[in-house]
Amino acid sequence: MRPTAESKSETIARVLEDEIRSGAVREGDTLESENDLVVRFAVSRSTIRKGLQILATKGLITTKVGIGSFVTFGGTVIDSKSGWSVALSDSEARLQTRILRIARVAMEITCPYLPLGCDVLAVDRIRFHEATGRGLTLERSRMPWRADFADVLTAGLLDGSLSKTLEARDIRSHSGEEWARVLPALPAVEAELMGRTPGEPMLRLTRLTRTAAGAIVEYVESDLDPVLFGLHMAF
Amino acid sequence: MRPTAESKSETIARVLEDEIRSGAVREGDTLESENDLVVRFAVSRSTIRKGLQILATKGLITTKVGIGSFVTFGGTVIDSKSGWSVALSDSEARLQTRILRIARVAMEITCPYLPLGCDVLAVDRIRFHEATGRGLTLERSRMPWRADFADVLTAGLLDGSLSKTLEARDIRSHSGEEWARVLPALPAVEAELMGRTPGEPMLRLTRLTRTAAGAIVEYVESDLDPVLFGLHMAF
DNA sequence: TTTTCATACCTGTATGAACCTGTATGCTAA
DNA sequence: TTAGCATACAGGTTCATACAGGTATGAAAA
Repeated sequence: MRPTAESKSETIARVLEDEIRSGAVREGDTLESENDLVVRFAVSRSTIRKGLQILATKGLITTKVGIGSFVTFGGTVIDSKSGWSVALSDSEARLQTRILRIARVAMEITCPYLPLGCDVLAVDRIRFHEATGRGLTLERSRMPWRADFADVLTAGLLDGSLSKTLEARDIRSHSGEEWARVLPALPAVEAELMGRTPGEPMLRLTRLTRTAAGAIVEYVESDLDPVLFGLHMAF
Repeated sequence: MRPTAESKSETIARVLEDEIRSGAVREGDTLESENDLVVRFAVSRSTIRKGLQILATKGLITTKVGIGSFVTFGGTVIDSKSGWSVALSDSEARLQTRILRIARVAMEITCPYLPLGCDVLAVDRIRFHEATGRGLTLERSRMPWRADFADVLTAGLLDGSLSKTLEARDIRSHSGEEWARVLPALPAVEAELMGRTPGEPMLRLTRLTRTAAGAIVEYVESDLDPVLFGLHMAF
């Protein structure tokens, strides 16, 4: 499988693919011209063309003579940290985030790593459809309590981002695990929160991240709308 | 100096290994070219190559023709398991495999990579519960047709394994993608095949693997019993 | 206003040189 | 016999360069 050893053309293809999948370059957009890419990657044009060839083979772009290369991949990927990417199948859907609570609580979710009752920072968030107000994701993060979390309770997340908040405190995830399964029926409580009908199946994603020393950084349970969300991974 | 009875190639391997393990040369870095190493160690190229061979056998480097040798030590890359591992939550369950068909057909599954109607080898399999006979997974593999697939139609899979069958023909997966999503309702046809009730939600796993050149090796759609199967990944 | 055309920019293609690994062969010395 | 050396050639990767032909645009001409 893919070693870190890759040719320059493969590197270029991988970088561009990431940009396309992450939505930085959207479907229908024209890619930079080959000559621009030559400057950007500081390689020869033949190498750029080889990289584009790889993307074309994968069906991510099509190129037209005299015009340029177009992105022909429609999906969007949100949350493409390490591990799985959560892919939003409908790139039209505009999402907004609502924070349900940021609080210091006793751990109330059963999880094999953080014992019930232990002191945690809880961040519960919902992402919902801008137009309909329907909740599409429900995300519950639990982080072992630290003294420097105190001002998060009053000031909120840094730039609205949990990862930035952690990073500002020098908490860096080094490794982790992820599980995905089908939640057969959405419980009534969650359904109420999300504005959905109870009993629907959902895609449940669970993630545990650790520091290099092995200490737990974050435990997250996400319930995702099964119609709009899927998981994606390249290897 | 202690007489270690060490050949020149072993010395070279040891010195380079020290440099890698000490971090002087980091993962992903390219090693000096063989000709540079010839100058540095003042030995012939065959000796250098023997030394590199030792490192490659140890998994410390990988070499690519036309490019060079790369350090691949570091732990993160070694994970040769491609993609997700499918975890069976109930380890008690004994599974048996039934092959539904091995046939040369025109592509009939809609997939963004293999156009409808193209010539493929189709292998459909069901894994089912030994005791109850209930189908737990339904797996549909599609591989672009090759002339040397002909005897698969008569002789079946090598050792009952598709990967072995491909490997025997020198078809090796180099990279790929995987998707997972919730299939809201199991279609009646599949339910019939699997001996399940239609309309249940299932976990649908899709995987596409490619050769180093980007050609498609295999496209697989798997429907998994959502109660028994989950996905797991460590990163 | 419409047509034509020069121009700039784009992709497609081809070439040779330089450098890389893979492989084979014959020779020398311990 | 084996490790090592020297050499040669095949084939992949990258670079630098050149030229052919498609596309878009704005200026000039009809």
